[in-house]
Amino acid sequence: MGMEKSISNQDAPHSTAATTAEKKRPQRNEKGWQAEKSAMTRWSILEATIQCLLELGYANTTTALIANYAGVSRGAMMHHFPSRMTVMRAVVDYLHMLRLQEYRELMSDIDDPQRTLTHQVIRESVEAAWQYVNLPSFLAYQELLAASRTDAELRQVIEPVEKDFEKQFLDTAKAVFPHWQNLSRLEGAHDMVQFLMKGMALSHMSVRKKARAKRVMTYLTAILYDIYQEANLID
Amino acid sequence: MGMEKSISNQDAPHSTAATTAEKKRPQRNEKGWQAEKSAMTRWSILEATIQCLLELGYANTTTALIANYAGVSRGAMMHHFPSRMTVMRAVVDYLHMLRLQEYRELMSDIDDPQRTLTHQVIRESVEAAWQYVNLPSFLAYQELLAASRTDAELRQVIEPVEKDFEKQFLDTAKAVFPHWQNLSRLEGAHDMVQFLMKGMALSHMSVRKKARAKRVMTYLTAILYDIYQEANLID
DNA sequence: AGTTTAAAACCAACTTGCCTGTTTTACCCT
DNA sequence: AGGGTAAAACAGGCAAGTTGGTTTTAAACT
Repeated sequence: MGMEKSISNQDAPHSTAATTAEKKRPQRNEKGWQAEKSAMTRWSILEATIQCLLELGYANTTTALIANYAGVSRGAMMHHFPSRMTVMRAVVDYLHMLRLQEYRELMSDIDDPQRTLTHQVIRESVEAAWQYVNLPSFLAYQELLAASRTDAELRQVIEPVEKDFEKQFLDTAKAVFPHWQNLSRLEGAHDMVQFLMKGMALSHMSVRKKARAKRVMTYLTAILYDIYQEANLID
Repeated sequence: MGMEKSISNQDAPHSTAATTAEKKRPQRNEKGWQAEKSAMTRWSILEATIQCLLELGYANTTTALIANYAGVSRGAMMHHFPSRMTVMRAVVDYLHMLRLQEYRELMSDIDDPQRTLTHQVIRESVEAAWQYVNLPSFLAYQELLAASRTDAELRQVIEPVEKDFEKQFLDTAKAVFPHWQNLSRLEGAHDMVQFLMKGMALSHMSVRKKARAKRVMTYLTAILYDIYQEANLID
C-alpha cells in the first residue's frame, strides 16, 4: 500500500501573488535555504492577504482564502502566523513600509532646480498625490483602517502605526519642500492635499472621473500656490 | 397579572434607538392599532440597524444583534424582514430619505437676503457641509457604501440609490445658490466641498481636529469665493 | 563520510462556536 | 375562530483555531 496521500487535494485556483512579483526561487543545497524559503512563504502570504483585502474586503478575507491565494496549505500558513490577527499585524507593518517607500518614490520624481516653488512644481506634486491614493497599497490600507473603526483588536494594532505614518508622511513633505518656511501653513496645505485626495479616492466617482479629478487638482494647485505665496510674504 | 410581557428576557443592553426619538406608543383598542404597532416595529428595527452599523460595522451587524438592539425577538424581526439583506435594503432607502432631508434642513438655515453670494454665506454653507458629514446618518451610509465595494448583492442595492442621491444632492446645491450661473464651475465647487468634507470625515484626525478642520474650511471658503467670482465674471 | 537526532516546515482532520434562514409553537386582537 | 404577529427551537454551513502526524532540513556525532 503506497498510500500516496500526497495527491494534494488542495485546490489553489489563484496564483495572484505569484504573478505580481515572483521572487527568485531559492536553490536547495544552498546554505540557509530553509530560512530563505521560509521568508518567501511569509512574503507570499502577505501579498496574498493584500490581494484578498483588495478583492474581498477585510471581513471576507478568511485564513483559508489567504492560503489558497498564496498557494500554501492552511496548516503551513498557521505555522507562520498562528492566528488571523497575526497576519493582519504583519500586513499592517508591511504596508506601513511599502506606502512610505512608494510615496517617497513618487515625490522624488519632482525635483525643483530653481529652489523656489513654481506653479508647475506644485501641480506635479498634486498629481503625484493623486497617483499615490490610487495605488493598491493605499486601498488595501484604507480597508484595514476602515475595519479598525469597529474592530478593537485591529485598532490597537493599527493606531500606533497610523500615528507614525502621519508623522513620517508630513516629514517627507517638509523635506520635499524645504523652502516652504512657514510650518503652520505647510501643514495646512498638506491637510488640504491629503483630505481632498482621500475624499476623491474613496468616492469611486461613477461619471466623468478623469475630468472631475483634473478640475479638482487645478483648483487645489491654485489654492496651494496662494498659501505658499502668503506664507513666504509673512516670513 | 397584567401579563406585562414587556419584561423582555431579551437582553437589550442598548436602548439607543429608543433614546433618540421614542415614537408615541400606540394605544390598544384604537382603530388600526396593529398596523401602527407593526410600522413602529419596522421603524425601530431600521434605527437599531443603523445603530449597529455605527457601533459594530456592517460585517458584525448580525440579525440577532439588530433584534436585541431593537428590543424584538429574532422571530419577530424575520417576520418583518425575511432576510438580512432585506433589512439592509430598507435601511439604504431609509438613509437615502433621511440624509437628503437632513442636508436640506442644514442648508435651509442659510438664507441669502442680498441675493448675491457673500464670503460669509459661503462660509456658512461650508460649515453646514462639515456638520452634515458628521451626522450619524452619513457615517452609517458610508459604512454600507464601503461594504458594497466587495459585496456584490449590496452593491446592486446601493448603486442606483447612490446615483439618485448624488443627482438630488447636486440639485439641492443648485437650488440653494440660484445666482450661481456657470453650471460647470458650480459642479466643480460642489466636488471640492464634497471630497474635502468626506476626506476629513473619514480621516478621524487624532490630533488638533477642530483647529485643522477650521483651517481647511477657511482655505476652502477662499477658493470657493474665487471660483464664484470668476464664474460670474465670465457670464 | 555516513548515520542519528532535533528542529523546522508543512499538511489534513477535527472541534467549537456563531450566523443565517426555516420550522414549529404560542399568542393576541378584532 | 382565525389572521396577523411574536417567540423559541432547529438545521445547515462556514470559519477559526487546535491537534496529531509527516516530510524536509540542519546539525551533531562516530
